Amino acid sequence: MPAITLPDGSVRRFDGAVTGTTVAAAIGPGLARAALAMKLDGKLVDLSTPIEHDSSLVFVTRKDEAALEMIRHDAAHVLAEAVQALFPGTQVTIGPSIENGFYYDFARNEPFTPEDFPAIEAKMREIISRNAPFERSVIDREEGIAFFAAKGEKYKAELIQDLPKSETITLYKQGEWIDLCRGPHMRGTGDVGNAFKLMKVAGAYWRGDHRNAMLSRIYGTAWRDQKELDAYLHMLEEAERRDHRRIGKDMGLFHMQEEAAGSIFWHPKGWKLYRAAEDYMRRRLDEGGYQEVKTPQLVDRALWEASGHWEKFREHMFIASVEDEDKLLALKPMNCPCHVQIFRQGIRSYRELPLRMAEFGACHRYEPSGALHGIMRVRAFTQDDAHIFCTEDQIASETVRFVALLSSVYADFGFPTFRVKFSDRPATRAGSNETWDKAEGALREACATAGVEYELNPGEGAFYGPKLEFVLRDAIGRDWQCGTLQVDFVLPERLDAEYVGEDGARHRPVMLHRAILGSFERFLGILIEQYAGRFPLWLAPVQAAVATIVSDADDYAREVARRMQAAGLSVKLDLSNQKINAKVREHSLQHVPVIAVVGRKEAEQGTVALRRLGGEAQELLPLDEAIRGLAEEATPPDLRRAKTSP
RNA sequence: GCCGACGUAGCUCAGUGGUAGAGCAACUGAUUCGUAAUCAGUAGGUCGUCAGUUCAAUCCUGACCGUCGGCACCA
Repeated sequence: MPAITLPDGSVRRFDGAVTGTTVAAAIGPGLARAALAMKLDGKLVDLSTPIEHDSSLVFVTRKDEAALEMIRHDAAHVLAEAVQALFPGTQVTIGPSIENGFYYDFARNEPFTPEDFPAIEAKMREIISRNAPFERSVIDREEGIAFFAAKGEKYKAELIQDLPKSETITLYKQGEWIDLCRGPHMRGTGDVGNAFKLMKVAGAYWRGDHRNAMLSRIYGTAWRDQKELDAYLHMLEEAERRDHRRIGKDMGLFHMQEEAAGSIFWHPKGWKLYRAAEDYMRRRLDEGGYQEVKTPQLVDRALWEASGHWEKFREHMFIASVEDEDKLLALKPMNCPCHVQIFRQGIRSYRELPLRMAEFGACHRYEPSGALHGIMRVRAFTQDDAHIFCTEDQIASETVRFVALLSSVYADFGFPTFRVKFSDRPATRAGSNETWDKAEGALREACATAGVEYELNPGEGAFYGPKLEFVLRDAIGRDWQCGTLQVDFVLPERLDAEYVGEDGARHRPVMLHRAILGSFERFLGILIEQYAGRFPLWLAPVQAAVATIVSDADDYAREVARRMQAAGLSVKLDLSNQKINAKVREHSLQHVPVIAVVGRKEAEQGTVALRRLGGEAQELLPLDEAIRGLAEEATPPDLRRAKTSP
């Protein structure tokens, strides 16, 4: 006699065991139609699950977020059935729902191509229109293994093999097709609906391990209805327009070419942007108590051997040599060993700690070819790197200080929010458990003090210490680690850094490796996408275009441009004999934030007509006033703060 | 690195086993015009590189380089 409590607080009693289906039907035909699954005592389960005890019950309908995930998961099953129907001999492996959709990994000698999609999609629609119910059954472990092995599904058999002994092994049957699955599922294949689309094929390693076989993965997207699907596809198109590679080309910011794969040719406009960011960072670091240094690009292998990089990182290092000398030099992949060398010069006192050593350090890493991505993942990049030499007791306060600086920098660049990951001790690590306890504790405490919320990234810390990763998202929805803070007990030891303490004895400092932008290249890539090339004035490579309407205004336009430049603005003078419409269009496409239009009227009055990018309004201002306003607006945020708060 | 796709003019792209086209951009000329494309003309390409097949390859095959999408990697 289960009593079922519904979300509105009402209680319904039934004689004997019931299922979600019968409860929904008892409540009303509308709900019976809409209910796809249910949350039984908070746990998402099939609607057909028997309810034997008193429970709380919430029905899941298409409106719920949980439904979206089920649609995607069920779509993956439908995809798998379709593929096996069309391509006999293909083995199924796993197929989860993911952000925006789903995928399914298949084992097949010949990989799929996008040309296969129309046939697969048609078969999927057929399966969906059949609306076969998803039927759950429990199977004995050994039987399950035998069942899939007999079908030639060795991946499924392996999956069961590796499930914990305590796990109940369940199968889901849709029509004649059966898959190993934990569930839950909706009522039947028809609940998937038709708002789905296969998106791309890709290779993926079995169980994500590159030593395993390469499977053939099909990605799809699925939504509640056509409107949502269309909106998603539209969003993808929009994202493509923001892609930094596209904008970088269109605006002439940089280019890359095959003779220097993974390195960037910065063009004048792109370099202007780069320098605006660098100048800004330099001021923030100066103000933040950092000392800037510059260390060598080429360093003898002896130092890399001492630091441990030669052993652990060598395949990622560019090695250089000269004919006359029997030496091997490496282009530095990191700055830390060099910074320790500076620290080691002379005798350091505890009074100097925390010592914050910063460098815009140009590094080279031989990244795998498949990892390269625009200017976000390159082989030559410049980190806004710094190492803070401090005592263990200073870790927490330095972290708080760093997070405050990082938040302020991100906010100034237009990123009010960001994600933080906390990576704690990995399985293989250096240092004692006590040391790790201390380091992780200090980081946690610092996060609490700084009000930073993080997600735990268990076991993903560096071998030398725990770390915080600060993650920003690009236009296509990919996450990129930019900032980082890593606690390191190992390198000071290996490279023999020490200071004289208050007690007169020698001690090891702790090193905090930290970066805010991460690399200028990656950060600028994300910045370009964040603004879609429409930068605020302080970052815009060309801040204003001065465009004439008639050639009679040329002399005055030159004067306008000259005076704007004198005020520190970056100006493009356009005296070409095109119509003003064409000029406005051209500079707008180049994302120039301000167009100063001058014609006869402005020349006579000593004014300019300002037009903002994307807007239609014109603002007619006396030249002096216009320049004052623009110069003020072009002031970087940190300098503006310095001005207003004496 | 692995799986797949792709590489044609500065850009976006079309095209064919018989050595290539469009639009925009560029250049020249005309036009002097009030806020997102004025008109006309000219020039521009070893069809990613190297091999192979063929009487003949941009097209077919192979290798390599690079780019793109994933996977793995990102100390």
